[in-house]
Order: sequence, then structure tokens, then C-alpha cells
Amino acid sequence: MIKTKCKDILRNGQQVVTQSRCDVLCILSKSQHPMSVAELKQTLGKSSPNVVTIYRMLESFLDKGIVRRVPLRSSEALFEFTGFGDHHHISCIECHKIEEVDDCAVSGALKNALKKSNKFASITQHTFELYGVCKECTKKK
Amino acid sequence: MIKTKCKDILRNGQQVVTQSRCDVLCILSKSQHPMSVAELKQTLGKSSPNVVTIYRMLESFLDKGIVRRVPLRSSEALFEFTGFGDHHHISCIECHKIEEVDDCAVSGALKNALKKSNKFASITQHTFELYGVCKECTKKK
DNA sequence: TTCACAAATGCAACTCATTTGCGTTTATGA
DNA sequence: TCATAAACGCAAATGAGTTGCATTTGTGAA
Repeated sequence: MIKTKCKDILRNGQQVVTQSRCDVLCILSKSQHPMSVAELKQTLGKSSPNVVTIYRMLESFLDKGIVRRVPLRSSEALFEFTGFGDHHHISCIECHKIEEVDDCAVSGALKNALKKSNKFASITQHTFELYGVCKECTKKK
Repeated sequence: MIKTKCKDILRNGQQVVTQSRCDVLCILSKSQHPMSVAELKQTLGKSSPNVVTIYRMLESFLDKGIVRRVPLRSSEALFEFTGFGDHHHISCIECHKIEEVDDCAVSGALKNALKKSNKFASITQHTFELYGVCKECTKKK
């Protein structure tokens, strides 16, 4: 994802375009896995804005649907760029490697769930996260 | 769920049986929705053990698979009794009401996911959580 | 029933992710 | 170019969850 693209995304989301915001979005859009705030800061390195700024930025991106919060770890939040469409994650319980998996019948499950519910009118969001053991870690044992 | 039943569950899970542990498990097993530590403490009222004790207890229950951690809120962990088998949740983004929904094709999605992955050998756990607007809140608007 | 030991508990202090307040700087669009 | 709203940095606060340690209690063997 090139910088100009990031700027467009920010503008479309009515976001003020600053260097920091471009940098963060750029990193997220290139990342193969959801990232924590700490990881973002580290990747940004010396040119990183204040942690607080990253938090506020992500909050703002979340509002506009530019990023999404992934509930894979209970200790810290992970964020990923939404532009790649819907997919899910398998996380290794040994080495914490994360692999992405695409839709795989979840949309069907969603419709089903709504049909079965008698209290809900709509489903606006969902998370489907898997935990397992990767082949590497399986081999080690 | 009656007290004796809770004791049995604890014993089967090689858990030391104490009053506090019975109380917590009893409350969880009666609850219609996953509960936070704070909520548990409040429900236990005056006879509640120290918060730290509740944390350690739940940690221990998690180990033995007696309870499960539900990632519905990012700010605090929710716990639910596993004895009722597998199901999922829809949480209202307005009023935070939680409804339980049963399996609805998720197991199929799981098999599918594993088949598509080329890095993972097994899936040991999964979460499927839905967010939406309940009928009540829809009406209000 | 008794006894020793491992496990549970309480308390205080700590860690660490995330939030808030506030004064300053910067992007935006008129 | 200028006014204003938003972003930013810093410091301090919050709040969930953890850790160390001394004390109590449940458990299984004698």
C-alpha cells in the first residue's frame, strides 16, 4: 500500500492527514497480521509519535471503520486494517504465530444466528477467532 | 445448579473444594450470561472472597476447563461456565444485553478453516462472537 | 482421628495497557 | 492568509490483572 493511497483512505474517512497518521496506517496496511500499539510504536521506531497519540489515532480510525480491533489476546488489543475485507485468524497457543483464514462459511452462520435469535434485530459486527497448534510447534513435541 | 453438583464439578477437576470456590462456581453456573470479576464480586456480596482470590480461582478453573473466557469486551474479561456445552453470544452495541445462540454451523466453518490452513495442525479452541442491535434498542430509534 | 503438606486465601504493593486533562502545535478550508 | 477545530505531547490518573509473602485451610496418608 503506497503513501498516496493511505492519504486517500484518511481523507475519505474525514481524517486529518498528518505524517504520523499516514505512517501508522501505512504500516497497518502492509502488515500480515494484526498489531498491538506497542508493536506499532516499535515498528515506527525513532519517528514514532507518542503512544497516547497512537491510541487516539486508532480510536479515531476505529470510529471510521478504517481499522478493526481483533480480540486475540486478552492482555492487549490488536488492530488490523479493514481494507482487505473480511477474514479470520488462527493463533498458535504455543508460539503465538497468527495466520489469516478467509470467510469459510461464517456468513452463513451469521444469518443462521440472527434467524434463531428472538431478541436481536440485526448483526453489525462479528469476530471469529481460532486457537490451535501450528505444524511447527506440533513437530517440536 | 445445586451446591452438591458444584462440589462434584470441583472434585472432578481436581480442585480443592472451599466455600468461596463453590459459591463462585454456583453463581457462574446459574448465570444466563458471562460475568466479569467485578460482577461476580458484587453478586457474592458481603461473603465474597478477596478479588485476588477470585482471579486466582478463575485462572485455576480455566486451566481445568471448568470455565471459559469470553472476549466480548475489550476492557475486562468475562467468564462463563462451560458445562452447558458450546454456544456463542450476540451482544447489543447499545445496551450491552447478551443473548446466547447455539452452534449454528460454526463447527463446519472450523473444519473448513483447518483444511484451508497450511500452517496449522489442529484447532483447540475458538470464539465466535456477534455484535448487533437488539429489537428493543432498534425500536427506540 | 490426627498430622503433614500442598493448595487456597488475604493483604499490600506492583505492573502495564489504556485514558484523561491541558496547554501547544498543526492541518484545513474559508 | 487566517481562524478554528483537530491532532499532538507530556504528565498524571485509572483500572484490570498479577505477584510476593505470610497465614489459613482442605486433603490424603498414617
